[in-house]
Amino acid sequence: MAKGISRQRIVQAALELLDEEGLEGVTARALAGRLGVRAPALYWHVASKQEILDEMATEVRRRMAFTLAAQPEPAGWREGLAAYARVIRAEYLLHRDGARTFSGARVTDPEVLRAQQLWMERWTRSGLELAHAATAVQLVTALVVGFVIEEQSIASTDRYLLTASDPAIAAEVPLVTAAGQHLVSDADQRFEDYLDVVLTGIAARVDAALPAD
Amino acid sequence: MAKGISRQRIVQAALELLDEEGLEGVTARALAGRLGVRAPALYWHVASKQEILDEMATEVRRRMAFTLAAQPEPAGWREGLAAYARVIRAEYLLHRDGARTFSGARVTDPEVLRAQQLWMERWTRSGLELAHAATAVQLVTALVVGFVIEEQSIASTDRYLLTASDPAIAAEVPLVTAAGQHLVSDADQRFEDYLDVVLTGIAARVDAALPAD
DNA sequence: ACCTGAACACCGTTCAAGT
DNA sequence: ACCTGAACACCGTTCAAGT
Repeated sequence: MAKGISRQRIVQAALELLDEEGLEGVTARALAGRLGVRAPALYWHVASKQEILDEMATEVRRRMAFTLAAQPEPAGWREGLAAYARVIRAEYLLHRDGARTFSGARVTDPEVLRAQQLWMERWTRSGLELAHAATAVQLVTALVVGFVIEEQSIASTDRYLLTASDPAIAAEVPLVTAAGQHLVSDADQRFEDYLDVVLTGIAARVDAALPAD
Repeated sequence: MAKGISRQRIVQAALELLDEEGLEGVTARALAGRLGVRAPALYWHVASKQEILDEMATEVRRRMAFTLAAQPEPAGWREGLAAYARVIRAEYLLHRDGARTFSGARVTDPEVLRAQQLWMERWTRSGLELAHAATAVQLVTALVVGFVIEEQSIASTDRYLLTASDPAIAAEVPLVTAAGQHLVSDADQRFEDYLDVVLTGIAARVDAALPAD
């Protein structure tokens, strides 16, 4: 272990701790232990635990931005939006309870905003006007966050599918049970399915606007 | 105050406490204080704080189910799905951090499942086949959860829109700033907007399947 | 059956003191 | 400049003891 801790090393260790122990395992003492110091030492580098959580979220958003920037220029806005959706889902999935933990966070890094600017430019360049691009990215973001939150909460719960676990009740609500089975099926495929529906909806709106241009 | 506490009164008080103080204000001691007892008394009625949180989520889901059941029979699946989306958003909005707190919860009440069965029947009756109904309700649910999480996290943060607060950076990322302004605008209207896009996407899929029937 | 008092092992955070 | 030891006011939870 290199001597001396830093803001960066604290955030890095906190992300590792999150993945290994879950959010409730990210305590000042555990974090300090992993870094070879005592808990109060952290407070020389950060003002509070909340600041650490904010930095963790910013770091995740930074990685999203980098991965997006490395993406090849999409053939059209539809491919670009799909790539965007897949990247942010993948980054959230990288961390335990990632969507729940990082979605609502306040990002404080100008670098992330500059990266956002980059692909907003791409989309408007590939035929989407600004109002549509803004709607589209926020809608797709909401979809990803909602989807991954459910995805990760199922993953972290044994006792989830009560429907399947209680045959007497399951028999009473056959449609819900059948729908629930549909839900357990491959998450990647379901995600692509939902994404396609949303992109089709956006396309319909874009097409409707085109003649008026 | 009626003498003696109960599971129900604990959950009711916990929901009030959540709205007044936020999730971190829902502590065993505060909860007990509100009920006129000491903290250990709670543990005669519930096994753990997690059980209280689960019950709170179940209660919210129960209210959603009741409100949905009271809804008039929709003219078609599209109106039915829109009504569904509006109801669950409204119930989440009723509680501070409602979406974040209750979305991933494990519902343990058969009553809620029976209510779900009811409107799944309605939708399949009004022209949506089961696979489409399952996709539709899960997609719309993901949208609502993702949307309201962002909606409520903006509401609970002063220092959110960094974009607007730092003119130097804002000037550097004009598209992001413009999109951000679009985001601050009326949430209800944005929600209806996104919902309409999603329903249009679902309609396209349903229409495509019809000829094949 | 239902509740209290005291206690246990934890939290995040502060602060004087050390180097 | 950076870290520790000791402490503070909190947590959730347990348990013997009271009624």
